[in-house]
Amino acid sequence: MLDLAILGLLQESPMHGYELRKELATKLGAIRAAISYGTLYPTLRRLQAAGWITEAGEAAAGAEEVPPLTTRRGRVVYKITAEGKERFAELLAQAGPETYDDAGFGVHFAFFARTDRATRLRILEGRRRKVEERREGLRDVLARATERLDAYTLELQRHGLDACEREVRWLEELIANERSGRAPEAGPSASPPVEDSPPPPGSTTGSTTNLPERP
Amino acid sequence: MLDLAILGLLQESPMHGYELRKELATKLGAIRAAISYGTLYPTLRRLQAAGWITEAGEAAAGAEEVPPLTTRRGRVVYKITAEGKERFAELLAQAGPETYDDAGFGVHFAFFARTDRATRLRILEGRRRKVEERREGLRDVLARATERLDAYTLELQRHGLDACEREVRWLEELIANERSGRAPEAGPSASPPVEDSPPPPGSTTGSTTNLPERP
DNA sequence: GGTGCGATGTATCGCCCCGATACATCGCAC
DNA sequence: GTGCGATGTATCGGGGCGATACATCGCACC
Repeated sequence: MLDLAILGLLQESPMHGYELRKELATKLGAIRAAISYGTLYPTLRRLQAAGWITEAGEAAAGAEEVPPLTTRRGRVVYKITAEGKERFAELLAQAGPETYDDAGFGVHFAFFARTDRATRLRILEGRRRKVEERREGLRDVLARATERLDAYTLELQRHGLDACEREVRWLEELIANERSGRAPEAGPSASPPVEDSPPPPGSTTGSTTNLPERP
Repeated sequence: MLDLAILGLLQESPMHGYELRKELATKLGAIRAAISYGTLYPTLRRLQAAGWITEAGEAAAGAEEVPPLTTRRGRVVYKITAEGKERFAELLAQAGPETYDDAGFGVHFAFFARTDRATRLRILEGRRRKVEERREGLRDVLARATERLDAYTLELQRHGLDACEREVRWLEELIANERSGRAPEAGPSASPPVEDSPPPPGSTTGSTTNLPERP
């Protein structure tokens, strides 16, 4: 999941670790707390070992760098490779079970501007299914276990159930928008937005779209 | 955090691993997915090594067990020790930074029926503070970065912001209820509910129910 | 009567991720 | 000129997870 996020950001522009962490924090701020360096640096090394990113020497436009008087440990700027771009596309499209949990869904959603519509729909519906299951579980507990659980625990379940219902409604709206072609499509994007058909208002696309539904 | 939950459940009654996992799932279903066995069993061993729980031999009322014809590997029932109860009380009352993140707060809240009012208020307010900080962060991003982020990413932030605002409101109500003595206090509890003052009835309690609201 | 299958049950392994910690430089306010 | 907060890279121990393995039990179905 982190791979996807890092590859996605590096596709927009080369960055060093610290910067990457900040960008990650604003892009995924709604999903999770800022990523730890204890996670980031090993991950960068792993991505580099896999050949998906490379170190791009610091010296940019300025040339004429300050000579390393002390044992200077400059920043390490990473950029994505061709293989990395392929990997990113692969990760974007593929959807395992982890694609639908809180973290996985959030990261995928954050890169929806670079995802094709069919995949967007597949992910949105997979997520909805998962949240619905969770919701049913909570409803069951609230219906059956009212005697066994104390008032605080029940209140916690109620709050959780409310959040589930809210998210399902949110997903429904997003799905409806995708189907009707009214998907949000704006803002900057490293690669041009993938759009397999222009917003079709009405006519042929009316009933069922091409989405493959849950396996 | 897991320690607290396990100790808390074992204080209600002795259990074996499988059962513990199920109880954990219903008690904390609103907070997190079911705990993995790859987490549970090592944790049980750790708690046992610390002297907070012990194995209680299977043989209950039935006596006269089936003799182990094969190399039988019966279930292992765990029960809490006196030290374990102390540890539980200690964990219940103490509040570090991890007490206020999603998981930590959820577990603490689930055991609020066995927490004294002062601690409940402290935790509720700590959580509120944390969610408010998160909310401000999201507001900032939405206010400042509208140009830099694509429509999907922004939608994600909006949804996250909405969840934060909702949780703050929920916490406000809970806090108000605690302060006014209308805290929920019902259902089973292994140890008698800690209550440093009886629910002051009458006058102020009039309007709403004893439960922290349900919209 | 047997056969298969899902629930019950315990356990380990590799890997990911986090918080704590350490260390170095830079800009700038006091 | 000195301290301090932001910038910046890095490691380490340990908790938690999914995958996997293996064994028993009750029961439906043939």
